Amino acid sequence: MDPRWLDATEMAAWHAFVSTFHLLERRIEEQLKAAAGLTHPQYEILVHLSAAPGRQMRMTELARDVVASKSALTYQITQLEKAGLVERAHCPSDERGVLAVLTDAGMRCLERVAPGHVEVVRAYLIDRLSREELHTMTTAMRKTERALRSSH
Amino acid sequence: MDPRWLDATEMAAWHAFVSTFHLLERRIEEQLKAAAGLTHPQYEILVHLSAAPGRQMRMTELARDVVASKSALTYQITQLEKAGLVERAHCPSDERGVLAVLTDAGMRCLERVAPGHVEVVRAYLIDRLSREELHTMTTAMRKTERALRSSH
DNA sequence: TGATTGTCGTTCAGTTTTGAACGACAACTC
DNA sequence: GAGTTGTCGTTCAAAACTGAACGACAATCA
Repeated sequence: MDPRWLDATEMAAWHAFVSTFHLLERRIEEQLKAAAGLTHPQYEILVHLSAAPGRQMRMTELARDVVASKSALTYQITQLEKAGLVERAHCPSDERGVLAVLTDAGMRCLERVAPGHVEVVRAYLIDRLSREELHTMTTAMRKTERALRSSH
Repeated sequence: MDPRWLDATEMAAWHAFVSTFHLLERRIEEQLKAAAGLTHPQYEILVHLSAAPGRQMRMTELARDVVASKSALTYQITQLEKAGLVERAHCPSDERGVLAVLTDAGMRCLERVAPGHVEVVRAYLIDRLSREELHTMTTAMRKTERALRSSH
């Protein structure tokens, strides 16, 4: 087997990617916690639900979208339900199914929190990148995303 | 306050970034667990120690490098110590300090695991990107990393 | 229809992370 | 050099995640 080690450029790219993401995640968690007592996974759930038709989604589909395990999503939806931001509903077309539904309070919460969150994403990522850098990064990420999603 | 919402391109970039990273993390965790019973944070600790002079680092410095909280690092070093891959040593220059030292077993473990790990990083990220994409991504990540590290 | 196979969401035990609090030592100030 | 302030690493309880196992239902096929 040929290991094919990473050269300096590749190593730099990988480390920059990993470190930056973790740092950014920390910053985002900090901001969301302070602003609304939300975690980033919880916020992501609200965002995806708000964009879905009827502001609702099946659990499994939602888990795929936000890239969480089923059990992690079960846990978080329960938390959000306690906070009144999401409700569970029976799925009419599938007796096994559960729909996570964004409540009005959940929508209001999201609208209240989103600007501050976006500001962080802007301040540390988006606004520091040129339009071309942004485009290149998106293309690159999508290639990887596709490869990862299709291989399972 | 002006929210300055994200437009479609910016939104796409951000979502691609977040989703891809989480997917890749999952894949990496899976590979490392199967190959050596290591988690990604643990692997990162071994990598950083192996690259440090004397294969040792102060706890706080190591925590900064791998982007972990102090308590998370304390926990992980304890786990790695149980596995015999890392040892703790007193810091000669600072009575409060603790050095995390990579053992020979730890170094051998890393050398054994690294190729498989690198293969995953290659297969899903590095090898799918052109040299220029790689370079652009690194530049972009570094800008963000610098901003995040300097603001604390 | 009945049997098989697969998917859905939850549960559970075990693992990991978080953030605040802490004792111990270092660095600085006067 | 005594007092203040800051940093170091750990501890603790609470929160969150993981992966395997599960009961319930759906889909497929003979």
